[in-house]
Amino acid sequence: MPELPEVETIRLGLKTFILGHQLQTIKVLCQKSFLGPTDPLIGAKIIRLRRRGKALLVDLDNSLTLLIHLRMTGQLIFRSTGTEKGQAPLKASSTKTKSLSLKPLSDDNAFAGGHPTDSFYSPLPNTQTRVILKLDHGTLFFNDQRKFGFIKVLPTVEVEQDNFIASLAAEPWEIDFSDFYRILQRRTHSSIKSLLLDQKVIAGLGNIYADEALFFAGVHPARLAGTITELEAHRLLDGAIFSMEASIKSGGSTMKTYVRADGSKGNYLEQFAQVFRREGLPCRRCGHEIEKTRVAGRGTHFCPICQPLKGEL
DNA sequence: CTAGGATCCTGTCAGC
DNA sequence: TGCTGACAGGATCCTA
Repeated sequence: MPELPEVETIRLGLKTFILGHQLQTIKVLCQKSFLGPTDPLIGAKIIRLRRRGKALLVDLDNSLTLLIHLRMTGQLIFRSTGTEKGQAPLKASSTKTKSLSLKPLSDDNAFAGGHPTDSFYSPLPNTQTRVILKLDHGTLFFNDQRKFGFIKVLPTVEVEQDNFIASLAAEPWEIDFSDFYRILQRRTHSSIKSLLLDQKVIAGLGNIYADEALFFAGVHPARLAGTITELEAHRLLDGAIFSMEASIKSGGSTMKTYVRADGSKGNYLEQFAQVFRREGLPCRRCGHEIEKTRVAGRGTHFCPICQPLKGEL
């Protein structure tokens, strides 16, 4: 799930908790979730949090960096010392003294980001916890249901040579339009959606913001890249920037569910999504029913009126 | 080189 | 209730 706005929200939120703090122990519960040695990390201090596309980079004061990619279902959950067990379920018939003794999670003692699940506020570690990083003032849990995500240890100076980082294109804010448009012209037989999802073409978009950008631009997701006009390409970049900025401003699509702790999801999708997961609902622009199909092997949402497959403007 | 499909893994949900 | 298959907000590898 986590796309650029979610990772950026995690970077900003986690920063206030872990910057300047020291790693004390690291427990790897799933080997494939942690690439590299843990020993050299012990005692190191976190000095910087960066982001490249959907990758989070945690720089340490010993010239090492943790490259974290959450892929589909990764989560990063920080809890201050004493709050690891999470908070008492609000709806449960809380006559039990045990749950009453749990301190509620708040912006002051906890942070959770990534794939939204109960893990944001329920007891940790749980069955989806893959790595436990203990700091001097709390614990950072790396959870990941599907084990696609990972934490990778790299010398800081070699981060840029990492295969994934090195192949990343620019983000929509910095991308050079002629570079972008040239790729659309060259890969004429790709659907435009598959190119928007390709991190080597443009960095940061995933399935949500690709669909949102296409809606914003009035472009059908299955349009072949070679048929996209310059105006449409500009509007696609504008749409990507617009939807991702709106999401970052609202705290990403999934944040702070623990505050309410009622199982409700985050706010971006509810408040701002125009098409994503809105199949069967009226288009916010024209009122026609939003449709869901499959493009580039992914579930794809669009408005057939606002995003016609045939015909130019 | 390109484009499409399978694949990694676990959980959930719809349909029988 | 239990089973089955489809699918899931990502990226890579394999094939033709």
